[in-house]
Amino acid sequence: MTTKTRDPGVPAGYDPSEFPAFAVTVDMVILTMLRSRLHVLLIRRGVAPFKGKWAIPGGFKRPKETLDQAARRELSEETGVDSASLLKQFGAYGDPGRDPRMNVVTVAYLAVLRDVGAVVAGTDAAAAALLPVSEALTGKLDLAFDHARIVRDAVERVRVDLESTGIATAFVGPTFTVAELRAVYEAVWGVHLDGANFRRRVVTESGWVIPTGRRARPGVAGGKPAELFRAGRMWKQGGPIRHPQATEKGKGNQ
Amino acid sequence: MTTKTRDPGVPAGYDPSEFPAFAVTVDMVILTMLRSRLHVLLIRRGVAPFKGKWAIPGGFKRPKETLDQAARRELSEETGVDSASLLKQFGAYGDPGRDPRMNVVTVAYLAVLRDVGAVVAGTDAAAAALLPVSEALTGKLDLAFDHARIVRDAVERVRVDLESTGIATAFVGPTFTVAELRAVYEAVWGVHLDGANFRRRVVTESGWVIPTGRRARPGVAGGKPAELFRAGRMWKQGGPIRHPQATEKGKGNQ
DNA sequence: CCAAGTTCTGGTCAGCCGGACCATAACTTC
DNA sequence: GAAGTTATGGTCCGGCTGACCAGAACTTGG
Repeated sequence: MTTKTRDPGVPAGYDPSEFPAFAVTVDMVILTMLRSRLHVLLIRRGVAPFKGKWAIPGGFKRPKETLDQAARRELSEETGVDSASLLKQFGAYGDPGRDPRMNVVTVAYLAVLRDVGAVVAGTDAAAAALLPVSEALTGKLDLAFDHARIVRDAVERVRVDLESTGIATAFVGPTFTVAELRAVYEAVWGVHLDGANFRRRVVTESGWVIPTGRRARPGVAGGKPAELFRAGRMWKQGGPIRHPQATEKGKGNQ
Repeated sequence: MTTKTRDPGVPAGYDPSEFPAFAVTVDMVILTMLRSRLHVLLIRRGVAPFKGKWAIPGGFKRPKETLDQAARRELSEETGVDSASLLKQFGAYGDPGRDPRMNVVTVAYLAVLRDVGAVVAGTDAAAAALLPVSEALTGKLDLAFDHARIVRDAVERVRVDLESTGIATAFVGPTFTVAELRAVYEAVWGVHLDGANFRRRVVTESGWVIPTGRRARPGVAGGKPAELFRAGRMWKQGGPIRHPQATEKGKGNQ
């Protein structure tokens, strides 16, 4: 809604100049899995303010596009990836002074991608990098603007969504092993899950994963080659795995 | 983030006039329980555009306040209720043309209140009303702007949050009966829950509800007077009740 | 080629939880 | 006092979950 119906200070005359003007931007937290750890795509700023600091990619919303379209356009411009379905809006940030230059409200999007590494390497390597989220969350990196908070909120969102949506499959490739999928849960939640039970939960009931008949090559440590699966339709409606703490005895006390 | 680091069109010179200007508003979906049905607070617009149509309350964000503060201020101005903790941001909306007058991006907040009825009656009765969300969702009401979509998203958010947060207690008063609490779940989810099982789940494990020793007066139909409870600390970390469909056999097939 | 190590995969088993259901208590109105 | 209604406590059984074990299928190293 735009005008407060009952506010005497904003009557029928609509003079845009009477209303505070804001710049509206779209920022993206692009997450990916690298060496069994959650990483975030950051760009090193080349101009003031916050010159030299890390920041998440983003840009201005244009008047003729929706927020989702703006996010999709920016994602495409930044990484070359064009997939609208991966983008999920998760918050808006408009604290006064968050941008020292002017009044900016940003709408934050979350994208979970795979193989961002190649993309990042392709762009100006010095300007973009994948860094562990742990370093961003602990303040080791001190990001520009309020981006530390935005990244923190994004990661928290992923943690929650992992339980209730099929976002886990976005981290792995089009075909994957059960262990790879389990590694996603373990990395994001920071827990250990029993391999056999995880497999039973995911593979027994039909619809979650579909066997491809092929097998993956074992890692450097050897071991039995794992079956390769594709994601099934059930991931569209939620995830099969529940967070341990959430279901523990005592129902999550403390 | 504000400027795209690598965009040649937006260099170091920061001229605000170069960036598209938006008005930023804060809109609120205020939900409450009325006669065992979910209701939303709507205001009848007295000015164009959408004159005479229903809309959710809201107003402009000011440059010197945060989005949360703006929402809190608007909630206070609209209903007289001053409680920041009840407000939860759940989405931003910026489709071009959503406001025919100018470019407006709105940040939507959700508030679950009790006893809004008295507040509404106190204000200009003709301008504000509590209406069933079912009528807003089915298009019976056709709301102004894109408010139908915003209300729909808010209700969906409540449905999800009911399972994972303690939002259920916001619908009931400081003291309540188990049946009242169960009615919240039944109304929001549109399901029937077994009274005995619900009670066992909520009252057995300590921390969810705390007995007050007092008893409620039976309704017009009679019956045994119900125990009155207060909300326990466990609601801060989640809700004890799971959505039936989500836990049904077959894990939500269909 | 054999042994040791690692990972994958299937199986068992006990305990807990959830839904269905019943019985009784405590109030109402008629 | 009888009938109706709601609240509250209890039982019971199927199914799911977590813990655990064992064998299969690969690796590397001797």
